[in-house]
Amino acid sequence: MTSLELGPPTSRARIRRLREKLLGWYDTNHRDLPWRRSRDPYAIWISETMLQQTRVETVIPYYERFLARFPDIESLATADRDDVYEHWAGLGYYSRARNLHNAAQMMVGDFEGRVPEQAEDLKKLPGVGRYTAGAVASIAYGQPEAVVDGNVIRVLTRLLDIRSDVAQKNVVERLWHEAGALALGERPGDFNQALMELGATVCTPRSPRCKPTCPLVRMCHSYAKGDVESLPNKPKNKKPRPVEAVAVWIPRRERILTVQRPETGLLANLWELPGGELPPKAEAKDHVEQIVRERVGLSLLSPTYAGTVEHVFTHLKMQLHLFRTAGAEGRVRNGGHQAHQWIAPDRFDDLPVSTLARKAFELLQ
DNA sequence: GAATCGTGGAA
DNA sequence: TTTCCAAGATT
Repeated sequence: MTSLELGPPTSRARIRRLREKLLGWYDTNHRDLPWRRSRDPYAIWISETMLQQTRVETVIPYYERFLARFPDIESLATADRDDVYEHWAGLGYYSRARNLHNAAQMMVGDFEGRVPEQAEDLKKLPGVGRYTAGAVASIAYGQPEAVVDGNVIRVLTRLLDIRSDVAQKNVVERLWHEAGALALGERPGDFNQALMELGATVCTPRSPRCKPTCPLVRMCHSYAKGDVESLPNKPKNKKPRPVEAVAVWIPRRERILTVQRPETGLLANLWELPGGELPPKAEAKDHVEQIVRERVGLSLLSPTYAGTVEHVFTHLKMQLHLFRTAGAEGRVRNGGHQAHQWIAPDRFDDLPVSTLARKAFELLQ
């Protein structure tokens, strides 16, 4: 890779000018977000974790509920796992909930019950990577640490006209280096947030508001070239792989059977109606009885097809075929799930369940 | 480096 | 309908 492809170097004068413009813009234009009203490192850590790959508008209600229920490290560390998951259900990427819970316990055990101040220590916590460590260290503790997220990648590749594929490791390293140089100085937390805020509200993926809104438009190399929107240069996403599965409604004495998914993998630790994946090209009604027998050890009584719900995950496009039954014979046996529970249908909502499981329940109810 | 891991909003 | 994608971390 040549330096030409990497775009122009960043001079000290240019850095100073950029910092002043961006911080000035941020002071009068930043959004009033719940976590910006707090200086509590714990609250900032929770918000940064929730914001991973998740939109601000989606996070806000979850953040409010979570902080109300678990206001500090101690309350989170001592909470039941299902209680934590109930407050995460629907937000996605559930390993974040498990990691938060474990990290809170690690803070109690290894960090005197506090959120660590150093990025190096923060990264020892499960679920805290390079970005989150830099964000918490700079925003909560004023440390001169950089952040590079999707917003920063977009802003910096455009500003510096970096046209190389941002999936390449050395390109990302260059961006961390640039962001690191920029974060040095006063108010590193505000500056990092300003960079992200610009990406979120002005330097957007499509139809960026360069003129007259962007405070950096006169320093922006891709704008000067007249090609802002094609940056950043990133590889196309793969299409989700089609998958089919079955799930069944099994009543017994005014209750239905629910099972808890395994500790790891897709939708880990969440509850759902029993069922399982279909072999490729298989017909759901030909396999539903066998799948349920293997998974929970029950023989279904007159299963009837009730409908199909579709749900798209990042890498899966799932069709879930649903069946009602008159009940089932046998004793529940563990066939992969962690636990099972016969619950009243009107209490299904109290369990930590995924959006897919909710769709299935809604259709069958 | 590539896959895995959710969800819902926008164009 | 399709596509992209949003304050990433982990394996």
